[in-house]
Amino acid sequence: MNDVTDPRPTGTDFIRQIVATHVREGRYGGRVVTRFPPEPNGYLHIGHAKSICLNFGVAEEFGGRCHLRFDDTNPETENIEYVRAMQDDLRWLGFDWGEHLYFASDYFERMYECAVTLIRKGLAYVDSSSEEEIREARGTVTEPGRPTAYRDRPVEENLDLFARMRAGEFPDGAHVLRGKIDLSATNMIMRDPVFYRIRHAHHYRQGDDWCLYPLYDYAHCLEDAFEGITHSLCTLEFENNREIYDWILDNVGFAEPRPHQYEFNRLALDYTVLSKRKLIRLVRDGHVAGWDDPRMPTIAGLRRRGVPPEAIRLLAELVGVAKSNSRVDPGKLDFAIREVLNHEAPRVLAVIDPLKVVLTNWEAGRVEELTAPYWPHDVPREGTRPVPFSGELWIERDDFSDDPPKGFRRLAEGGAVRLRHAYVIRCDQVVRDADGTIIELRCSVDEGTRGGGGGARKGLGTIHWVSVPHAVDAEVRLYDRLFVVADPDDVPEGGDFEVHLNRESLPTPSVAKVEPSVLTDDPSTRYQFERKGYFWRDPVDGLGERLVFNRIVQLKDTWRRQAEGDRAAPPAPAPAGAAESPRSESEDRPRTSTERKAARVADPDLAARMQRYSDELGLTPEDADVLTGSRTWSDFFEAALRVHSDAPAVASWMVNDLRGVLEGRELSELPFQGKALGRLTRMVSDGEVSRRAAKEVLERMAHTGGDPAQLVDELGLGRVADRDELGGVADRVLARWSAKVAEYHDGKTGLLGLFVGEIMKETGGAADPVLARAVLLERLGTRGR
RNA sequence: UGGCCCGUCGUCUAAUGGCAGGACACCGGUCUUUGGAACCGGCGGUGGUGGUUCGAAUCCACCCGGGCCAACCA
Repeated sequence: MNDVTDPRPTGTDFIRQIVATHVREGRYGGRVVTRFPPEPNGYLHIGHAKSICLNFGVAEEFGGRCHLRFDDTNPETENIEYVRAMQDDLRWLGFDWGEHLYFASDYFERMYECAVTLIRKGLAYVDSSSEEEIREARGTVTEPGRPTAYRDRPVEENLDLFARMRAGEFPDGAHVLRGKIDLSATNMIMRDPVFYRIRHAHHYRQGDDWCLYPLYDYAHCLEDAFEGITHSLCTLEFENNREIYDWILDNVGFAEPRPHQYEFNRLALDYTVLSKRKLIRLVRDGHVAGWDDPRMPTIAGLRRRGVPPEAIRLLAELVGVAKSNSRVDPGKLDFAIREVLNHEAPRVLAVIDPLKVVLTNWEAGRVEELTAPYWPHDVPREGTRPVPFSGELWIERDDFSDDPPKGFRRLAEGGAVRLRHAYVIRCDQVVRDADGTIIELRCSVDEGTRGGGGGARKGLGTIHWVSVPHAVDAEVRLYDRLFVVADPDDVPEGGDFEVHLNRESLPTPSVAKVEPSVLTDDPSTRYQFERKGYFWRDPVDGLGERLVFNRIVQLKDTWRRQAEGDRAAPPAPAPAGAAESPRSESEDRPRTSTERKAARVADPDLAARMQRYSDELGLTPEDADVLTGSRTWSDFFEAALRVHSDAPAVASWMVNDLRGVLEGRELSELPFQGKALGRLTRMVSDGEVSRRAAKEVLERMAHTGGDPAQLVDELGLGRVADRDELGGVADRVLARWSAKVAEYHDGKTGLLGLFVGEIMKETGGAADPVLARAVLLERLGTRGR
């Protein structure tokens, strides 16, 4: 009996599912080309890292490639320093774009030619209005825009003006090139967007060759098309921009398969800001020491702090890719860092807040060299270093307590503790100064306790230490989070995110005592200071004579926790006169109740039908509403009704099922008509097919059209309602899923759905589900195990 | 206020009409010369209301909540 064990698929994100589908269907001849398109006007941050991992990751997984393209279309904010720094960070993160390094500014000539094409087609015009006039004429979300005085300029004039704009005949702002699209579009972006503006500015790469610069919406899609990008991945705030992306590529004349844009959620991390604007302010206002300040969420900052690139890639994997606006707990980054470093970092002893211990029974001047392994028993790596032990030691101040709380496993007066890699000591006496501050502990060592043989000492705590005469002084920087609230952007109106800055994020310098072995190590070593956290030498301030360690992340500390309590067809250019109100996307398929209501107000016949549908035909008000939102829908419904008069049933099929198979098409684009739906619903009512089988037929009809009865035959979906036949199927299913049957009998009755589903699959959807269910219940009920 | 997008454990994310699963966090335990790691166990979720269906997180309607859009930024 082949029992089935959970063959449930493991999920991949929606972007990869789309790409996988395209590859499988050969959409781009199997090619996958993505791109990472930063604007060189700041530093890359961890939010970019997610996008980088997605773009390069998808390309690699599907055997494609990912381009690095600097989107340098704005001469006023971009410069070469940022270009260099970004490439540096990208390489450090572990990504390679090979020979595919591009600059948007290198495409200026081709973009210009595309604009000329649009002007010739009457799809773009030179507007000589002022910036304010254009803004004002654009309207608002509730009011349509109005044409400016230049919207109907003749093509020849536009061509001439545009050429002179390029030639530098006009000052900044004198003219602008706009798409001639739709001033009453509900999508504000489609209200004649500006494509080009005049800027007499020096471009860091193109010099003074241009004084005409393209804007994002115009430029980006063309850059993608020029490079043969297949999947243009960007963040959710560009969803509204997809319509212009498609408009431009279609109208310039890029035929399918051309690039398409897909949007995913950007990374937002709690307790930081991840917007270039705000990051720039932190730097400019001096709240941080620079782009690479270890507290910064920039790649440069994380890198300087000591975070390994693998950890950032792991974080990207952990947070996933979806479309919900989400905020990630920084604890997830901490976890990723520890996860990587646990298997990488050698352990070393360092005391951060030292307290002296004098061993009273250790011979003066005696030094013992201990051999200590770099990694704990559970990390499969080898290596040791010598650690000197003497009669004077530094231990951590909080490893001693005057008044030990319950469960305290460290040192207390009269108590014992194990020194890591060394001996057990007992505290005999506490030495205080005049203020009562503890300045020294006098302890005795138990020389018999060295090494692993501390049988009698179980239950004892272990603390870290450093020999006083051998200790190396080092500055340790214990950075704290930059902001004091989870969402620094959440400020009252008129407020500023900087009010949430953590004034104590910069550590007060402290001198730590570190074991001497670190002096001979590679200065880029990332250590774990046992019991304290992961550290490495600051690559800017701490590589010379001076030892400066940055704390990368703390260790988990359950004791402290406990102790402290606890996502088009080109529309014809709109007429010069503006409409009364913003025009809806589709007259054919009104989506909202507001649109449907408006349709009925405009068409009294529809209103009358609404009335009749609910009063005479017995439809629910909701169904009547949906079916009278447009003539198309209503006519379709009435056509179906002439074939099959069960109005509520036909209505239900239209409202609940037909919409699902449209896949973005209009009703008029379906390869079948109302009559066909009427025939299908009649077959269901007559019991010739199960409802479920009918849904499959409907889906087929939506793709290829065809006669329902014929399709039922072809697909073998004639209803199976034979009790014996279903019984046989049920037996096979239950046998195959014996483990689940056992769970069912243990009370997991939700599994009945699984069994019914299996019978439906086995019969290709032809079984009568009601009967199947009954047959199953019979068997499950009488054959309890 | 109009359009578009999104609502699943505290957080991030699967389930594509058929078993609500994973990760982080949290709690408990085992082990431990790191109060680390590892291992075992636990807690905890489909925004609401109706509808369609044998069966709804998933499809439909309405409501609620959140995000984006009225730059000559990207």
